[in-house]
Amino acid sequence: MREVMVQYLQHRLLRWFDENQRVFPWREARATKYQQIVSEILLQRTKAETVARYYDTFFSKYPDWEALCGATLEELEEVMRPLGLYRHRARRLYKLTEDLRRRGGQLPGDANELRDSGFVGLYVTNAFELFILRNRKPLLDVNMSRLLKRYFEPGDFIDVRFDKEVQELANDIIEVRRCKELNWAILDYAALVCRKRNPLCGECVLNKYCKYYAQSRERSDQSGRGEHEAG
DNA sequence: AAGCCGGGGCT
DNA sequence: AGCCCAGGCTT
Repeated sequence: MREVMVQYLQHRLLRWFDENQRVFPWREARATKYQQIVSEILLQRTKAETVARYYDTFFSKYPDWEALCGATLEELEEVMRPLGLYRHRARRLYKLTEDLRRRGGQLPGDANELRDSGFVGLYVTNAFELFILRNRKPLLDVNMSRLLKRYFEPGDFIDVRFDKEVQELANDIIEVRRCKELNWAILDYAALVCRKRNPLCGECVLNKYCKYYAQSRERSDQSGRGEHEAG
């Protein structure tokens, strides 16, 4: 049954993605490796739509690695202030430029090298592998975590970083040819349909097998009226 | 495992 | 006025 659910989710979300995907500049073919990596740092704990609005402000000021390497820490803080988390992000980007200078302008060759340079965590490392090295890796964030948790095993939410179950699910689910697209599909679907608040379970293309949907149906049946809480 | 960072958009 | 957001680091 687990395998049926996995294949159903992969198939349904890829099909949904082809019709309903969100359009972002960092996803387009003309986005450089530099833009792809830096964008992941801009996206941390920040709405994708917010980053999309801010995108040109940042990349017109720092169009490539060379421009970024010329920036001071104070400059970076100032530029990223409207985005929030600006001190952390500025420090991270600054460490990134230091790391680049050390290796003579070359990007890390593998994920271990990236982690060792000490300015990113698991999420950005996976993004680096997925987009730059073209390995099959999950963009496992709160959104993917919520979607997988609801679909496969609704229950208490644990921090993604300590939830081995969700990590294994995420690694299983992205084993498809269109791995990058499926990752984006999950993020988009979690943002638009499988939302944290008020998920649109009624029109969800996964609700045939979704455990969370089944549970909420039972609850609303027992309550007598058609009301159902989201949560 | 919990606290903290953070401005801005959405409800 | 409160909640939330493509995480990661410190305690």
